Amino acid sequence: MTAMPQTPTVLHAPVIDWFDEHARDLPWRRPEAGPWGVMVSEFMLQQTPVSRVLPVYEQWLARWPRPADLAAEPPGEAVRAWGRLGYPRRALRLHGAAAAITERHGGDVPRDHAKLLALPGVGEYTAAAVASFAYGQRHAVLDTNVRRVFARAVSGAQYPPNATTAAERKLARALLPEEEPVAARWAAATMELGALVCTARTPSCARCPIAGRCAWKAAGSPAHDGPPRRGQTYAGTDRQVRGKLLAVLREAVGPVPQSALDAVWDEPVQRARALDGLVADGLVEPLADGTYRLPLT
DNA sequence: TACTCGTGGTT
DNA sequence: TAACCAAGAGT
Repeated sequence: MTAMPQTPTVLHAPVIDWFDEHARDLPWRRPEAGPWGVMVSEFMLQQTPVSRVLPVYEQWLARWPRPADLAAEPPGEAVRAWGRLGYPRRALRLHGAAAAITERHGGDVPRDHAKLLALPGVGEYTAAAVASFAYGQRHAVLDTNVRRVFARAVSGAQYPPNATTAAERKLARALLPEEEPVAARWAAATMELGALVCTARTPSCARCPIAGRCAWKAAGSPAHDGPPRRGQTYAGTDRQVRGKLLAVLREAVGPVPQSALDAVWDEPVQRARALDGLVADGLVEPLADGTYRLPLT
C-alpha cells in the first residue's frame, strides 16, 4: 500500500502557483476552444506529443467546429484528416463520439462523467480530463504525467507501475483539492509539471516547485528497480504494415487497387493479415470490384 | 492482466 | 543507434 501523505494540501499552492507562471499557451486551453475543442485535443493527445498535435488540431477545429459538423461526414474523412498522428482508430472513435453527441446529447459535449465515459474512445482518463478541463469539475485526472509526478513526489519511485493501480487512484483522490475550481486547476497543473519539469528521462528538479518535498529526490533519486518497462518494438510488426497500407489509402483520392497495397510490403501473409485487421476495425472498406477505400459509413 | 494499436522526435 | 518516450482505449 502506498504511503499517504500526512498533509496533502501542502503540495497544492506551490504546484498551482508554478502553473500560473509557467503554463503553456495551448489552443485547447483558451476559452474559445470550448468543450468540443477540449475533447478533440484529448483524443489527439492520447500517446501523442503536443508538438505533433498542434497543426492537426487547428485544421480539425476549423473544418469541424462542432460535433455535428464532424458527424455529418463519412468516417473516412476523419481518418484522412487524422494524417500521421498515429493510432488512427482514434479518428474513427472521435467520429463515433461526435455522432453519439449529436444523436444523444443534442450536439453538446456532455458534462456528466458517466455520459462522457459511455462515448467511444473515452476512457477513464479522457472522461475525467474533459469533465475537469472543459467544465471545471473535480475529478482525479491520472495520465502518464500525473502518475509519474505522484510516483516520485509521494511514493518515492522513479516511475509508476506499468498499469494504473487502485493505490494510484486512491492516492490521486486523496490529493485532490476540496474546492471544485481548485481541483480542476490542480489537475492541469500536475499534468503540466510532469510534461515540462518532472519528465521521464531527465527531470529538471532544479526547476521543480516541490523538489523540497519530493520523496524520490529525498531518497537520493534511486533508479527504477521493478520489472522492466515493456519496450515498444515496431519494425516488422503488423502495426508498421497497417500504417503503410493506410497511408496509401489516406493519400489516394478514390478507391485503390489491390496492387497498390501489395506494393507496400513484401510478405503476403502478414500483409493480408494487416489488411484484414484494418477492414475488421472499420478503417478500410473493401469494394465489390476488389479495390479498397477509406470508409464511407 | 497483458497485449495490441502508429508515428516520429530524442538520447 | 537502438531504445525510449509521448494528455490511453479496448479487449
